[in-house]
Amino acid sequence: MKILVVDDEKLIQDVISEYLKANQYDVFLASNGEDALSMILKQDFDLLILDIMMPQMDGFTLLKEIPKEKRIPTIVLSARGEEVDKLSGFSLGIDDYVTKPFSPKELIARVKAVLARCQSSIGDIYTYQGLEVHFLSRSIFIDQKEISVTPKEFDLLSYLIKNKGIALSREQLLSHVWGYDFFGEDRTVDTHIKMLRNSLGSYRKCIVTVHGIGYKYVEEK
Amino acid sequence: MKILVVDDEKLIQDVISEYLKANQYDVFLASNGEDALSMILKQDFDLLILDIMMPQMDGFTLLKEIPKEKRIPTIVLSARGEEVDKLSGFSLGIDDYVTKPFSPKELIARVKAVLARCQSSIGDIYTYQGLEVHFLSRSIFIDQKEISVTPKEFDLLSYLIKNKGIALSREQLLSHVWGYDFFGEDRTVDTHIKMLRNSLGSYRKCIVTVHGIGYKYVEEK
DNA sequence: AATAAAAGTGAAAGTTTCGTGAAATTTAAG
DNA sequence: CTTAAATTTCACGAAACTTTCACTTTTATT
Repeated sequence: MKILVVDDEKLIQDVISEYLKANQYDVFLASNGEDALSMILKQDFDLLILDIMMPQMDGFTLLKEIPKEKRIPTIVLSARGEEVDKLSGFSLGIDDYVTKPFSPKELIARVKAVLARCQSSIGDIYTYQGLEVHFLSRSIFIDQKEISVTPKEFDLLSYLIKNKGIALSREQLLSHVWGYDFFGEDRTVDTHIKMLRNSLGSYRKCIVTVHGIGYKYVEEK
Repeated sequence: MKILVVDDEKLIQDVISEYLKANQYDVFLASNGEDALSMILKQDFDLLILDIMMPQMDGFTLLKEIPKEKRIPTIVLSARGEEVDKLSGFSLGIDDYVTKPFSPKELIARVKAVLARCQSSIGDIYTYQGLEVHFLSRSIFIDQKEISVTPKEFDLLSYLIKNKGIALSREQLLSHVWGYDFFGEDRTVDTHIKMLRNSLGSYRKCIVTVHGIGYKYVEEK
């Protein structure tokens, strides 16, 4: 997940960048609209975090300059009181607003929400080589053959895939897959990972344990 | 495809309308619940996009006023923070939520998804091998022989088929087949599934239980 | 290499969910 | 009003799933 952060204040850049990196995102920085635009034209980002108020080229202008095929999910930062015209936001494809001052935790939450929303609406089927996960029908295929998994296995795999490449702690997995109100053991996750791996056959390698942290899903067989 | 957009803010109407038209949809506008209701009673729409917060008649009230036979797929717009009770939404037959501010791209994606889901088999006969379901005449044939089913069994099968491949929760089934105003047990669904399966003979296998979720229809005998 | 911490695993125990027959209730029809 | 049909609730056994536990293996550290 590559995120481009555009802000003219070095301090804010640093804070955001640090938190995003701690959450396993790839962070890129730009301190003005021109730089950001040229970066966007050169490579593909998954998310844009953009300060509206900047010298020279402001956020709105930047958004308008981005060509259609390069448009990406965007979270806008604005100072409290700055009456951001929500409507002009709409038509520019803004996905969320965060008002300064904000807590990094909140920002991370928004980032995750926006990314989840944008990914999920793209397709209800995940495919990697011979592995297919159909989220709507809640079914999994390996080499065109449906395999049967338990509900927890399915939810666990779904969550891992939707956060592919990101190391997820047992706590994270428990709170997202089991629910915040689950009060069982950490190690329950391990057991389900075990069962999931068995179900996945040769694709068990896609579920990698991150020692001392938890697990992550990667696309490598 | 005729879509009715109900929102009291002229600007939002315009934005949505513009994007929908660009995607080849026929757009109709209403700025309050009363107008919307009378339009719905006069003509058939394929989709309703509805703002919950409106002066006079709010979205929920409008939904309740729409007679059963005129009910249509609905996407609800709500402002962030407006704690829409997702559950009460489900029982009103709402198909999707979009939170303001939203990107038009996202809205279009949702619109397509909901319409695809709902009109997947709008034709009035569904056929799979020796199974025929005639939606208009409300009759079912298995190997050219008509079988008799109760009204609920028919509605249940119809809804399952129209959402084939999608795992449907008991709540979803209750709100769409029974109506949002049904306040009975979850498990009622199970009993009707049981009876439907018995009626379907060898095609009982098409109705698959999704453990922990509900049921889905699949084309496999 | 020794040690401690973390992760893998098989199996038992516990819990939830589901299928089903039968009874109770509601609805529709005569 | 009576009767049949349809719908809903209920309860219990069966099946499926989840969690814990104890033990083994692996990994990281000194």
